[in-house]
Amino acid sequence: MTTRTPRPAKVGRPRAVSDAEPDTSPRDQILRAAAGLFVEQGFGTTSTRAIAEAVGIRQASLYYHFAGKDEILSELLETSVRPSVEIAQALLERVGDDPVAAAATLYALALVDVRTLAGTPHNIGTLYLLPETQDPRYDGFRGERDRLQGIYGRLGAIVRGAGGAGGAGSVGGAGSVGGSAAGGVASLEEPLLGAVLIQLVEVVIQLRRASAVAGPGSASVPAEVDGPAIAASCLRLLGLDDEAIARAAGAAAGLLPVV
Amino acid sequence: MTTRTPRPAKVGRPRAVSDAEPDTSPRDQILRAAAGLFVEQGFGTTSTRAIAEAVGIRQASLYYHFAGKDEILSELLETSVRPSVEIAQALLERVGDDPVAAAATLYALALVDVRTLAGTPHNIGTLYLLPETQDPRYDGFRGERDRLQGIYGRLGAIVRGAGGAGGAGSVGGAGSVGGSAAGGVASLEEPLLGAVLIQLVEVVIQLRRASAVAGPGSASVPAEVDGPAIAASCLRLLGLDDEAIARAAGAAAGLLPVV
DNA sequence: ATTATCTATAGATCTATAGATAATGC
DNA sequence: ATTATCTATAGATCTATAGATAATGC
Repeated sequence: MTTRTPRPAKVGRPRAVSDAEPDTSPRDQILRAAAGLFVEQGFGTTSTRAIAEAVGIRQASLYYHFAGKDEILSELLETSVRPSVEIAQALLERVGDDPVAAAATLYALALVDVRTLAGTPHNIGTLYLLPETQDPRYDGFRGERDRLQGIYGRLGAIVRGAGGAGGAGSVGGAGSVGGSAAGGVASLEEPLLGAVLIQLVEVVIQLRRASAVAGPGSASVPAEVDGPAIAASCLRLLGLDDEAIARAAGAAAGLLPVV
Repeated sequence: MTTRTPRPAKVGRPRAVSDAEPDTSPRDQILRAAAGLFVEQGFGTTSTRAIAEAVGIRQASLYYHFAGKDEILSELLETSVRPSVEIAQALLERVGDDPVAAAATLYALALVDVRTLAGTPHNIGTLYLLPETQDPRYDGFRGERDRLQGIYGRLGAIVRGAGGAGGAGSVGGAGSVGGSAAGGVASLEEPLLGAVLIQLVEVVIQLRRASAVAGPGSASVPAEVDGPAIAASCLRLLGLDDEAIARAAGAAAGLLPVV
C-alpha cells in the first residue's frame, strides 16, 4: 500500500482559500508570486494586494512575512545574484595569470550564467533592470553584482592580456593576428570590459522576455538559447580564434563539476 | 543696442510658479521631466503629481496635454526608437549582399546608435527596459524596435555569411581562419543574432546607469564610452579580424554623412 | 501558548474630471 | 473666443496597523 505523503499538520489559522502549494513555505510562495508580477508589470505597478491575490492570501497577511514590498524585492535581488557570484569567485580562485586557463574559466562562467538565467523561474534575471534597484536601499545587491562584473572583467583582461601583437591568437596557436588598435575591446578598461561581457551573457534575459511577450509559440524568437554560442562569443570578442575557443570549451567541461 | 530675445507673449492663465524654460513647449517639458523620473524611479513608482511638480505646474494641468501617464510613456518610447530605425533603414537600403559593405554599414550603425544612446538626455534608452513596455498598449513601439533588431540581424548575417571555411577572414584578406562550429555566433539564427548585436550596442545604457548610480565622479566607470570600441566589437563577434575591422571602420566614415 | 492567518479600517495617497480664471487674439 | 493654466474634489485605490480567530503544540 502506498503511504500518502504525510501532510504535515499546519499551525495557524487556515487560509480563506485553500493552499495550492502546501509544500512550499508561504514565504517562498510570496517571493515567487512577487517575482512574476515585478517582472511582468514592474515594481511600482504591482500592489501588495496583487501579490497577495496571486499567492491566495489576504493583503494584510503579507506583513506577517515581510515588512513591505521593498523587503520582498531586496530578498529576490540578493538570492538571484548570490549563487552566480559564489561560482564566479570559486572559479576565479583557480586561475592564475594563465590566459589559457582564464579562457576556459570565462567560458565555463558564461555557460553557467546563461543556463541559470535561462532556467530561472519568471525570468528573475530581469529584476536588476528595474529602475527601483538604483535606490540606495538595494546597495547590498548592487555591491554583489559589481563583484560579479569585476570577475568577468578580470577574466576578460587576463584572456585579452595574452594579446598585443600576435597575442590572443597564440593562446590557441592558430593563425589569428591578435588585437592591437582595431581590436575593439582591446582598449577598454577592466571594469568596462566586465560590463561588456556580462551584457553579452545577459542577452538571454532579453530573449526570454521577447519570447514571453510574443507568446510561447512565436516563430521570431528561438525557444532555446544556445549557451555554448554565447559563451564562445565572449571569447570571440576578446580576439580568440576558433581553435582557441574550441580548446577553452573543452577545458571548461572539466571545470564545471567544481560547481 | 542688443534687442532682447522677444519673449513671445503667452496665451492662457499664467503658471502659479514661473516657467523656468519659457522657450520649451509645455509638452516637451512634461516629456523630459517624465523621462527623468521614469528612468530613475520607474513608471509605476512615478505619480502624475511628481511629474507635474518637476515641471512646475499643477497635477491636473498635465491632462490638458496628455490623456495620462501611459500616453506620456508611449510618446517617449516612440521618439526614442524612431530615429534609429530610420537611419538603420536608410543604411540597409544601400547594402546588397556584399559582406564588405555590410561590415562597414554595421559598424556605422553601431557607432551612430552608441553615440545617440550615450548622448540622450536622462538615459532615455533605458525606458524600453521597463516591464511596463511589455503591455500590448505599447505594441507600436515594440514593433519599431523589432524592425531595428531585424536590421542588425540582417547586416550581421550578411557579414557572417562570408564565413564558413575561410570566409569571414577573407573579408579583410588577413589570416583569420573563419568560423565553423566553434565560432559562437556562427550558428545563431538571424533574429537571435540581431538581439546579440543590439545587446552589445546597448551596453552604453548600462554603463550610463552605473555611473549615474555611483555618482558622476566615480572611478569605477569611465565617463566616456568608447563608441568605436563597441562598434568594432560587433564585427569582432562576427569573426572579422583586425584588418577587416579597420577597413570597415574606415568605410563607415564615408557612410555617416548620409545620416 | 504560539503561530499564521483573518477582518476591518485609518490615513495617505493617486487619477481624472468639473468648472473657474487669467492671459492673449480678434 | 480661445488657450493654458488654476482650484477643488470625488472616487478609487493602496499601505500598514490593530485586533480577532482558528489551527497546532505542550
